Amino acid sequence: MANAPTDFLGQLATVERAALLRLAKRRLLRRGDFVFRVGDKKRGAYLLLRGRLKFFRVTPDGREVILWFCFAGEVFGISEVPAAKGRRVNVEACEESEVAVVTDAAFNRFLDDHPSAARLCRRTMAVRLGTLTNTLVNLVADDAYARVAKLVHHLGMHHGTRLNGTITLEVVLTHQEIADMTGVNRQTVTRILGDLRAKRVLSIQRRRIRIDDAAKLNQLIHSTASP
Amino acid sequence: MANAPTDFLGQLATVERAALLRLAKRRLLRRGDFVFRVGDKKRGAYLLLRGRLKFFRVTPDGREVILWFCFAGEVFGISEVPAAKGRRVNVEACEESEVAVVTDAAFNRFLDDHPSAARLCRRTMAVRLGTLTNTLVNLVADDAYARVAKLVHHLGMHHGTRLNGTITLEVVLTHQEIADMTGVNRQTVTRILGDLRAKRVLSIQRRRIRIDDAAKLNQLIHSTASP
DNA sequence: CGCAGTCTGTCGCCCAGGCGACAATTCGGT
DNA sequence: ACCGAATTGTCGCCTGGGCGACAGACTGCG
Repeated sequence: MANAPTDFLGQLATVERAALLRLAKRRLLRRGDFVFRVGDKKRGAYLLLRGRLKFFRVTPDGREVILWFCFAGEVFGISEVPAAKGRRVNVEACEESEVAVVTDAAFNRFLDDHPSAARLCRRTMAVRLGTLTNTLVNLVADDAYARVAKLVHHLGMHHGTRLNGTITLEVVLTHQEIADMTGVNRQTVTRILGDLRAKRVLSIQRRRIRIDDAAKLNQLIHSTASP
Repeated sequence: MANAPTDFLGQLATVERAALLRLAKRRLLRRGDFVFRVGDKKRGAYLLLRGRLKFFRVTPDGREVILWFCFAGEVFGISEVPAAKGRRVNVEACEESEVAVVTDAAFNRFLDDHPSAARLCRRTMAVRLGTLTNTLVNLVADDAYARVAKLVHHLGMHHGTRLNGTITLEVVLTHQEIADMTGVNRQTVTRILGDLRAKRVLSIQRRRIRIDDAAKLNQLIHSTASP
């Protein structure tokens, strides 16, 4: 699958990919394992070889804020800037996953030596910046309904499997997680999802969301919405 | 002033800075002029030599969402990924400013040839990513009061001038702009600022905010807040 | 130095949606 | 296959803060 422009490993030339992975140490994770947590001092750049990771923070009052999901091929961990304070997000495996770890020094040296990889890395960061900006704008501009609808739509477009007219999201999400991604509370998510289901826009089976009427979903979004 | 790690030009080695600027075309802007607008097809990387820029989007219902302010020395415009759709934010000069423009090709080539500059560029993007992440988390975790207080605090810490115990923000902000940065509405900003003033935490003169009691401000923030 | 246009302060109404409380389901681990 | 734990569905109450409407204060341009 031609995974979006965030698929760093996938876009890398074969030789370069091999060279980079040669510098890395592998690590296996089971669902629920953490790659690292807020405050961890351990540095290094990571590549997700397989599986799915959840990036989030926890607010002082215990609320989780999910920042994004990481899919196979993506780089992460390079944005942890002022090493002094340690990692600034939690990264947890949503399912059986495998990551490759490279030291910061090695990763930087690799990019120094492979300018095209460095460009790719910048592009990846740029994409993430753009996504984050969108999320932020939506957060202040849209109401709860539109935020949830947009999230589903977005996940469908970027991480969905198409099957004659319908799109099934690859990620398995609880209402609580949707709430944590949209800043809406859990009960409200349940209500909105219920409504969307009543409108025959989507259906849910075993915690998997399937978009049945992408057109109507899209239209719902663009009635009172932003790009 | 040792401006934060976002000061790309400032951190660059003297020779490199000169080399980069040699590739650039200058452009002067008066308050209110746009560097580019959403949808503009014109590409290129920009360096802010002097002045202050405001980055924002406008939602379909006309609400402005301010994403950040750009200070002298910063790079921008490199994050506009899928050139197809053109620029994704508006950039307007808050005051008399000067920018240097480099074509994408030239900028990328420059970074290819100067790995240390490329590292710096990544760091800059990482910082921005971190800032954006914080904003986002605050947006979902904090109430209006905390959001406004944090914004003032943040601007004070990063772009404030210290003068025996007080900190004056360098940026001149209207209540509407604070509203646009925090996702709170204008009247509420006025109310909160009024309260902060009544509490003797800050004072405002000619639209310039001065923090008189940073300690108390900080304490207000951390009573019901997030990092 | 005056005036038009912006910005600030203040009220009051009103509703989206947060929150607590359960009951009913559904998972997933052993 | 079973059982405890986690998730989903549903109510109703209650409040933070959005929004409209002005009046008064700046402010900066002509």
